[in-house]
Amino acid sequence: MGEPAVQKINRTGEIAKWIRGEIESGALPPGARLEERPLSERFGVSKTPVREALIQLASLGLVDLRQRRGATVTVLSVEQVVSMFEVMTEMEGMAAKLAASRMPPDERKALAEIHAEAAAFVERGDSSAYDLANTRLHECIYRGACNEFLEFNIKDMRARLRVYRRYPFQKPGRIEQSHEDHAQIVDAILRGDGPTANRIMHEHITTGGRVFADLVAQMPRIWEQG
Amino acid sequence: MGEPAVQKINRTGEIAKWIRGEIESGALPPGARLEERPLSERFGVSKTPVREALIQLASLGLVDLRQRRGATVTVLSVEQVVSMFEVMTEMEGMAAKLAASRMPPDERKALAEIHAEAAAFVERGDSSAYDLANTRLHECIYRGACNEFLEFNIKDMRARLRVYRRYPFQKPGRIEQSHEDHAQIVDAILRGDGPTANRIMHEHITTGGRVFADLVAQMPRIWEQG
DNA sequence: TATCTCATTTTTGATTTCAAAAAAAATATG
DNA sequence: CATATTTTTTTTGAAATCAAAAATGAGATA
Repeated sequence: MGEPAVQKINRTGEIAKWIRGEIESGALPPGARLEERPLSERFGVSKTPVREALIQLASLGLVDLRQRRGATVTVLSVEQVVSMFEVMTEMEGMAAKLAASRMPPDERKALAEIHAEAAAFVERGDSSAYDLANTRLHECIYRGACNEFLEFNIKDMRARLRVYRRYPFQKPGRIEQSHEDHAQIVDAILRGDGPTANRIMHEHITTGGRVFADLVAQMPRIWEQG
Repeated sequence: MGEPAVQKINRTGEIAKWIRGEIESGALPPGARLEERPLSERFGVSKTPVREALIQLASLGLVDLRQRRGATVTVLSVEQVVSMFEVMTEMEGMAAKLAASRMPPDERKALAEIHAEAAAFVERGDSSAYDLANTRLHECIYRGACNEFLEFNIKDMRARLRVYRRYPFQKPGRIEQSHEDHAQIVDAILRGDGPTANRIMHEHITTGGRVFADLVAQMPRIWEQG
């Protein structure tokens, strides 16, 4: 556990994945410095693969790499978070719309099952279990859209925004609201009603965004702690 | 001219930009091998910054980097091109919709001017001049959407798809059709009619996509040449 | 002649080394 | 005592070097 599971082959890739995981989980918060030597010692490799991993993450926007200034975990401005969120909302709507017409029968069945399972978590008020089911349901829809590029990009955006929406189901009544939205979305998709699926999904994500806007407002405070 | 203009500072970044330009212009066609030593000799640097540049481009999806197999310019499958195009269409529509409500007055004026200028190129049948004006018009709309993330991503997708749509205005009547679409889009944006701007833009890009689908069908033939 | 095996060459992936820029610390100055 | 300046240390960026994997080519065998 202490030693990271870095394969002896493909060092840069494994290191990049590891650092990425720490950024997305919040273990490395926005603004955190990423020095080459400490990281290389931690992974038991030379600086080069670490540098290469940082370059990789920098071009994905997860890391900020300034000339001769070293690397830090990217700090998104409120404007950037809002603009990413806005695009994500549109893409989620698009995925729902496409899924309504393209999703194959077995995946439709799986979608209904995931939604049914989630009902139990709503009942119990188990927010972390619901969070997982929520992710599974949304990812099922991305996949159902039958567009690899769309699927990849939504997942990427979600991962990048995750740090900024750590507790999406804390607010009272939020789980219930989310589950009701899902019911309508799943229904529309199963009926093959793309426009409705699109509209409800759009509203669903926007509503989530409002909860999330409260977090954004607190951003400076949250980060000052680390 | 023969010597690339690589700054002595920030070698990796400059090299990445250079290679990227060659990929997007088509000078380095999909599938072309990118060996470290030849590139480093060409740029007059060691292998290290070249490797780093290739890693950067690989994480952007422009270059395919396989373990111990070296780098090649990414070859997008027909499915990948189609899925990227589908997402781009949606994003262009989104940009037009947002621009209709957000574009500031001076930019609206500029938009109308670009469109007016393009009329002359349509008259002359100057497809390369029209191509440039077309790009300017579309980029004006992205900017008008006031969403940095959206703007960046559309431009990125456009750049990546460029190789696959080398001659978008060759087909007879295509310039005229495009210009007429623009007239409607510009009008809707200036009127602040988001839904119409969205719808016409969506159709506009989809129509372009049909021309482009012919190219896609020829893809294997085009590449076999290089 | 075609194909398989083995040796050679090439190319990648990574460590070590080195130079230069930035950050930190120590010293001087008002 | 605070601030400015110089010196030292640290850290990045790149080159040179090295090891190992893959590609290439030569020779043997059917």
